Amino acid sequence: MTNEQADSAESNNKKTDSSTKVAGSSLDRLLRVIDLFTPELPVWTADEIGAVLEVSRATQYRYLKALTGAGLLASTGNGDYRLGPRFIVIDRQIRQSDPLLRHGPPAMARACRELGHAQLLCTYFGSQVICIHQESVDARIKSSMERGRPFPLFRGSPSRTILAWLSTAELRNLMLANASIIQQEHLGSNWNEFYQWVKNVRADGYYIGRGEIDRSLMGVGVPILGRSGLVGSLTTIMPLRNLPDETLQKIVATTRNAAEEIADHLDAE
Amino acid sequence: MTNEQADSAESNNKKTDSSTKVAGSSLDRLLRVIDLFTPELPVWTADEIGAVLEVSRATQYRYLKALTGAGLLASTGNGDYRLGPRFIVIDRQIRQSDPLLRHGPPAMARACRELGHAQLLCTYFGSQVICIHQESVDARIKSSMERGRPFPLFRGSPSRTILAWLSTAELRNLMLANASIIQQEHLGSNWNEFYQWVKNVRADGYYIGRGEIDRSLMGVGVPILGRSGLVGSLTTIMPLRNLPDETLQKIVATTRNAAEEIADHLDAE
DNA sequence: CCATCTAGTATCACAAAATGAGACTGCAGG
DNA sequence: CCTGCAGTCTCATTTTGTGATACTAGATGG
Repeated sequence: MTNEQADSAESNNKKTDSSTKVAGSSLDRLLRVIDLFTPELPVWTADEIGAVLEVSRATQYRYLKALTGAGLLASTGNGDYRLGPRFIVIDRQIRQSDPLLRHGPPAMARACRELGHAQLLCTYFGSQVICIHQESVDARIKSSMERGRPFPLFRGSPSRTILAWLSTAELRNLMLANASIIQQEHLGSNWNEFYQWVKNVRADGYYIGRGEIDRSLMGVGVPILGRSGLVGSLTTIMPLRNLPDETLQKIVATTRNAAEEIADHLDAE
Repeated sequence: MTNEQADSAESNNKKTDSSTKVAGSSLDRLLRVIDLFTPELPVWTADEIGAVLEVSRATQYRYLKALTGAGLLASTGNGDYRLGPRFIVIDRQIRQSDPLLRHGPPAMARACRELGHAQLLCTYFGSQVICIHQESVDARIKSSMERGRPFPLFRGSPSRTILAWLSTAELRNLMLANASIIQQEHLGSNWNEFYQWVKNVRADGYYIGRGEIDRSLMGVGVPILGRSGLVGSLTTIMPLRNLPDETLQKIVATTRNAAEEIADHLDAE
């Protein structure tokens, strides 16, 4: 709920923030226009965009034309621009063609009815972990973690569960690129320690995170493992408490059953 | 459910379809890569993309790098590409900052409880009409028209309701650009006839469409008119039947009340 | 109804930057 | 160890994106 973009590199909350250097090829510059539209600043004028990109008026309109033409931006009619309809349309398209969303929700609903609480279905998607479906019978969790919520790669049960089942090659690349974050998160200060952490989680078959994302919640994550490897993670979310081991094992078992059911359906397709 | 992309200009169902000329600036070419990913063809290899764009291998990878960097595309690891996580994340961002979605659903839920059936909340978004929320108590309608569903501009109650309340200037532009479609749809074969149609709908205060999108359904649409003009349309969807005028008027009244409630909330913000 | 303002477009010469060809890397599987 | 494949790099060429400026169209307002 709180530190949603805690790990986003640079958060420009001011349109006048000139510290944001916009370099790179024109293709990159074009696409970086999309980054400007944040929850805090959802509306930009053409001139504001041109100023940030440091391009001429002609070019700023060329960019806007290309982006609005693709539906990624939309003019509100009076010179303001906001994110376009394409995002909404394509999200639906992804929803409809995603087999995880065909088989996930029913299994999750059943598990939630059994356990109470809520469940998150997440995938590793372009080196991001994002939630693609939430099933809930607990209103407290409802609003904060629904579809589209990005999670920091190295924190929270959904992410760490996925992390633990990535291929060795991918893990090595992540270590190389994120050594300091991995250390900060106490996942290991070198490759051996990190890989040991991974092997421990794999041996357990699940990961339990306490208060990693939301101080007052805990999550029990299990991997969804299809025939061809890791597909995503399924996490049961509940208020942070000290649970008897027996209760915890029941939650793990139910969550794992749901994950296996989903995986079986995927493999059957 | 059926002719969803009936009005999309060119639908390339084959990757080998070389009739799709990809011209324009490199910015346009870059963005047109996104168009390749359809529900029928959700996965493309790098080489297929390069072939369609008629660019060199180096360039095809440059494009892919830019797009995956922006999260608009994602590699599946083995050389295949699909649409990226950004669409899911930004759809959520739009959902969260859209005042229509704060105030629409409650009012729609109440109206649906009163009327049965289902309701669609649609907006005019970059010269497209798309559904941004669906409320339903009728399972038959459920799956086909949810958030993200695009509607042809000149057909269906959601679109035509919006159409009828666009500004005269916008209508004139639409007429100039779409005269033949407008005629085909029997909305008028010249500006005067078309504008007369608009004025008639406005005088009624609502639009009833029968079987325009789905043969077996009808829709009662009313505009959502905020202080600053048209915001969207609210449409009650139900099985196509001959209803007594009195019943119809009740539906119109309830739908209009919901729309006005939503508009009032928007103006109050 | 005319003046004025703003959003957006058109033109064009020029320099920047995208391009293609092909060599190269690094990894996976046999 | 070899082969094949995904993706990157280099570099010379020239395409094409660029800025300055002038322009149009439509809205606003007295």
